[in-house]
Amino acid sequence: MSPVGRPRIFDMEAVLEAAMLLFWEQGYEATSLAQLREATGLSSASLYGAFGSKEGLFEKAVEHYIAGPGSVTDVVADEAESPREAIARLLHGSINMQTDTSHPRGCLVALSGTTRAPGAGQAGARKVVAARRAADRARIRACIVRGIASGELAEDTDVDGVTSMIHGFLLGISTQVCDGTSARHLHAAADAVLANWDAQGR
Amino acid sequence: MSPVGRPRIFDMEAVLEAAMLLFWEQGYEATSLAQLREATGLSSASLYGAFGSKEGLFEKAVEHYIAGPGSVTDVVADEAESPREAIARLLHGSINMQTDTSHPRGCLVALSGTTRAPGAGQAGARKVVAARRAADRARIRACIVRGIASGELAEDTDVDGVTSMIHGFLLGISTQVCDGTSARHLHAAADAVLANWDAQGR
DNA sequence: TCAATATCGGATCAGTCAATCCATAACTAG
DNA sequence: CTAGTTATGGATTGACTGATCCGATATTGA
Repeated sequence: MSPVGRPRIFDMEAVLEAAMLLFWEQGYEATSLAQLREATGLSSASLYGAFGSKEGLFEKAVEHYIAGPGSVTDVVADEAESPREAIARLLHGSINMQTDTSHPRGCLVALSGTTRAPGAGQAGARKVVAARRAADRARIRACIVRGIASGELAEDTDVDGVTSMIHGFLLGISTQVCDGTSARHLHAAADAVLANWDAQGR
Repeated sequence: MSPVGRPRIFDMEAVLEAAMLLFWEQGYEATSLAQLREATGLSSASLYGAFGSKEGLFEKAVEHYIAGPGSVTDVVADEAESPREAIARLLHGSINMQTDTSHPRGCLVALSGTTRAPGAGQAGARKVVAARRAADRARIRACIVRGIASGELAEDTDVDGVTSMIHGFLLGISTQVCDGTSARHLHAAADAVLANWDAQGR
């Protein structure tokens, strides 16, 4: 169990937190190693020794995000909640998290990796966030399937259509938050989306 | 009227089209001057003589986008259409444009400038697209106000809430298209959003 | 024909990029 | 103790970044 060699002296959690905040604020591309070094207090050698590359550090930072602030979307997979309640918590919880001023605005996963530059490292960074978006989408879809099974939604509900509506609105929250749309208006919008859910149910 | 000095020999439209496609595909940051030179066939001197900076070129390329593919959102300001029809055309038209395989996926305006790096040029580039997003949002809002005035929507409709719902979904289309969501599912989602519009009306 | 003006291609600039190297330090296993 | 392994700080790498400079060229107005 005890590792061979000189042990790490830096706090992995603190480093990932600092890197996450930087990537969140500026995006993968715009964040330089020099900034990451300053924010984490580590040297290039330590950074590359621990993460292998800028892309590797981004991956770990995204995992840290998903386990932290990004975990607000996990409620949608909670089968103890009714499907409607799960979607409601997903939307309102995401709005609350993204408008929280104690960290950068919007969602790291929603805003990263939406361009397709030919660069080497960028492809990997894009894959990490795209995978999380796909996972969120799949969980929303499963929630809607549950809603049909439980009778909350009509039998003939277009599953992928409603999924795209919910997921599309969820993704759009990030850009709106970036542009300064208030939490109040977004919560009202989420309620409007949920009213739609109710309308589908009869 | 006739300008003094050696006249330009390059085709401004063709250059803006090439630059637009590159920025659209890769984003502002990830697109290098070397790529822009190759795509446009111009030298650095010509590029800087005509546009002043990479940021200036981006601004003109965005204007070219807005006048071209991006003009699909203009229908929402067409007062000859009923508000509901205007929103319907806005959403379905945007989906058709963004999933058109003859150009990069998604919307240049929706996907650019959502991060806040401290770089000099980036701030200006961000402003251009943010201004367009704000304009789109204002036009959607005006359309909803019209809908209330015409009786399509209830008197007590939450204007900013419905605006955020429509605009949020519109912005979310781009990320979904980037991730490969099919046009069929997105059109179904747009119909679901519009069903919500109808529900608000009674 | 002769300034004045502006664009052209191509070379070039200082600065920054992500990544690597090296000598040293700190640990474990035998 | 020694040998092997890994982390650390700091200097350094070649490649690329956006931007500028230069001499040559093409046009207008006098």
